[in-house]
Amino acid sequence: MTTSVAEAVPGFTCGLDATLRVIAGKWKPLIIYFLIQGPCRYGALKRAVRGVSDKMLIQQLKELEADGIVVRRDYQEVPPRVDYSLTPLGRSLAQALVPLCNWGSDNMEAVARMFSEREQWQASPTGDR
Amino acid sequence: MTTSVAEAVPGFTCGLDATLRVIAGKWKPLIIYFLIQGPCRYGALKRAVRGVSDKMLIQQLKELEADGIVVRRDYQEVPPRVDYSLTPLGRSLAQALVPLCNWGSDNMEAVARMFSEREQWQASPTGDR
DNA sequence: CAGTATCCGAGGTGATACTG
DNA sequence: CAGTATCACCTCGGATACTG
Repeated sequence: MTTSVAEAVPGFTCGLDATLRVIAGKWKPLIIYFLIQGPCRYGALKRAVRGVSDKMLIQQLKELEADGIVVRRDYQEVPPRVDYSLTPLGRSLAQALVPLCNWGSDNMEAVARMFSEREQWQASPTGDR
Repeated sequence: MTTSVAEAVPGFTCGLDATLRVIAGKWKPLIIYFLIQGPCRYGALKRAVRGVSDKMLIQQLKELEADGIVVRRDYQEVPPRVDYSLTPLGRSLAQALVPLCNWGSDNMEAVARMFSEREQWQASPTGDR
């Protein structure tokens, strides 16, 4: 029943589904959201998105670039100087992320509690408390 | 590597980070978003979130329940009758998902194109169109 | 500074079979 | 109908080492 574009495509059941494919990946939303602030050099981005490795950062950045969300600008300098920024499409996506961010801020304590309760700190058996 | 508290505790760098932990999982955003429409029986939910397996659906539902996002109501009937609905917290989260859904709808063709280009359609062998 | 290359393990995910 | 249980894959992501 190929009724709509949503059906014809690899499985977009709705707009949300489509969006999720673009922001799929542990770090993408964080990257996109941080870039709202404007162009950012690789190093600064890496520091901003804490915990991300070079491999992951580059990988996700490349995918975002391929998807038309970010733009990589290489200044062709020595030492290397590169920065990343959002495309108009990326900016609109970032804006859509704002409510999510606000929700997290508003409910951060509740969320933190969920996780500490659910995982019970995974109490390591051998002498950790 | 010693698990630092910052690692163990949701060391949320921002609200978005917190939110992402709640909706982490391939199906959760779809589940939450679908439940905006109101309480939904297990079977109906499974049909709505297309492609999800029992195992995944139940698993994610349980996590969402533990996180206070959804409520499971068991009618104690035979045959079994269970439905799931959003808590107030869940409803607020679902609302935060709306812009994301709209973004996907607005840009669905662009997104579809990205993926078809990137993956070359993964082959859809016979009898479509 | 801004990457690239490779190895490796965890666990997320799916397929299948079974149950009250 | 609404799950539960088990197996197996396989991708995602982390650690490490190297480069222009």
